[in-house]
Amino acid sequence: MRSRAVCAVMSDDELGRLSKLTQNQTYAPGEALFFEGDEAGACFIVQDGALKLYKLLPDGRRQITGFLFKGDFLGLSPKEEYGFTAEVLEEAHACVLPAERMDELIADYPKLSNRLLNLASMELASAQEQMLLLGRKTAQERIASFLLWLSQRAADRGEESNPVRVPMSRSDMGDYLGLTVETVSRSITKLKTTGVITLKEGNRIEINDPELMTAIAAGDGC
Amino acid sequence: MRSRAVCAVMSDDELGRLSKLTQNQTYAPGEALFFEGDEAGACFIVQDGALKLYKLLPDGRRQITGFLFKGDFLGLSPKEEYGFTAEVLEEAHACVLPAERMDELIADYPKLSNRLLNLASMELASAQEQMLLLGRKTAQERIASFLLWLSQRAADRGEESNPVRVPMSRSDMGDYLGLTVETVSRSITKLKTTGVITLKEGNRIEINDPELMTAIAAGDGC
DNA sequence: CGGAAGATTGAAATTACTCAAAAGGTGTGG
DNA sequence: CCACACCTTTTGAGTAATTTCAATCTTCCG
Repeated sequence: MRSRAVCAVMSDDELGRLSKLTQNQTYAPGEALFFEGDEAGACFIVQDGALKLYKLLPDGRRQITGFLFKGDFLGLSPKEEYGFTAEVLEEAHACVLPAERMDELIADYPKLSNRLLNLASMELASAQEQMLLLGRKTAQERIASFLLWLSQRAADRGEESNPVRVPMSRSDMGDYLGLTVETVSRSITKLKTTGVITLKEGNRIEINDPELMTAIAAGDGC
Repeated sequence: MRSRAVCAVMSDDELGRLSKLTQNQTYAPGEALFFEGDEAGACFIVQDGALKLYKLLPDGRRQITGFLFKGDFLGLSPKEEYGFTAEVLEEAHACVLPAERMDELIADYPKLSNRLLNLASMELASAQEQMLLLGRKTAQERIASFLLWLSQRAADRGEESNPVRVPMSRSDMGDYLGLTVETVSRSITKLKTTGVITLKEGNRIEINDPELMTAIAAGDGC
């Protein structure tokens, strides 16, 4: 139950109290924790599994705004409604913090507020990084950036980072990177052909030359 | 000195104390408050004027991640270094909060931390909106979305919202919307030709049909 | 008024998209 | 265990939106 990411600042005592306020839930792949537009009634701490967050345009175009893993926090909303849908990618467990409880909790534990501010600040920085990717990088650069990010996040969670497991479909990657499925596939094929990466068993990808990969991701590649 | 956006939660007493911890600065157009990679030494509250925030790729490609106006807050960084450059668009006044003072302040006024969390949460939501724009909208839709946003922000500050003043260059708009200057210009010309907007004196743009404009922005336009 | 920067317009090139089909994987049921 | 259906991924060919390169026009200051 203890989350490195959110609860690192809390004492065991505080954690004990926290656990009384929350309930654990299990979510199956394809299931939604909540939908864009739903009343923002709770926050969540991801215990394990993987989620995708996305927004839709009226005609169905989709933008995935983030992938979440073990330890990640979600659900804070500046409005009364959630601004995105949270859907399960791989079976997930999450603890649910009803909004009213969040308020009590924050009132009682000022440190928690600081911690959440810190997390929000990190998310904001990566959102800006993603804007740079979406606004100014080529397809090739986007794919390279994404695979490196995935690898880094796996490392942060203490999981194998190279080869890195890629739990999302090409379609999800496309909707995250502002590309079509076909372009994602072609870009990956090109990286494979040039020997920068190798596709492995079990949806894993080996980054053969991390330095070159980093250079490609930054547009310094060729 | 009193900022609606950041300081709304503080009492006059607290504001008095705050003013002792800060200093006011004036910045000229083109000047930078700080550069990407600089040590993150201070936070800022924009008193008036306009700023742009941007990130660069090694080869000079630029992504503007935000425009800031009166009342906006900036400078929180999850790392030791700023993640972007903050440059002045129109002469600005800002009050500067050295990082050490920020820590004291947050320790003394827990409400401030909550307020900052709330602001960060709003920024995060608009960052996600921007990802949708950059990843999935056409040039036309991006321009329409941007002009509506600009108009809304002006309204929030109590300024004239229609016609709306556009204080940034076509080049800045392009780097914010992930487009080239030429595409920005052509898209605006098209909106002008179809009668949805009218270009006015003093870099102002009139939105003749806000409903249609909103439809265009959402991709429901035609 | 003159010069420089910014904005617009035109034509050609390119990247990524669309449409289409084949190949590869996975799970179910015979 | 194989056959089939379904879904994802890959590959191919043609198209379209946006970029690039180039030139002209406008605006803004000194």
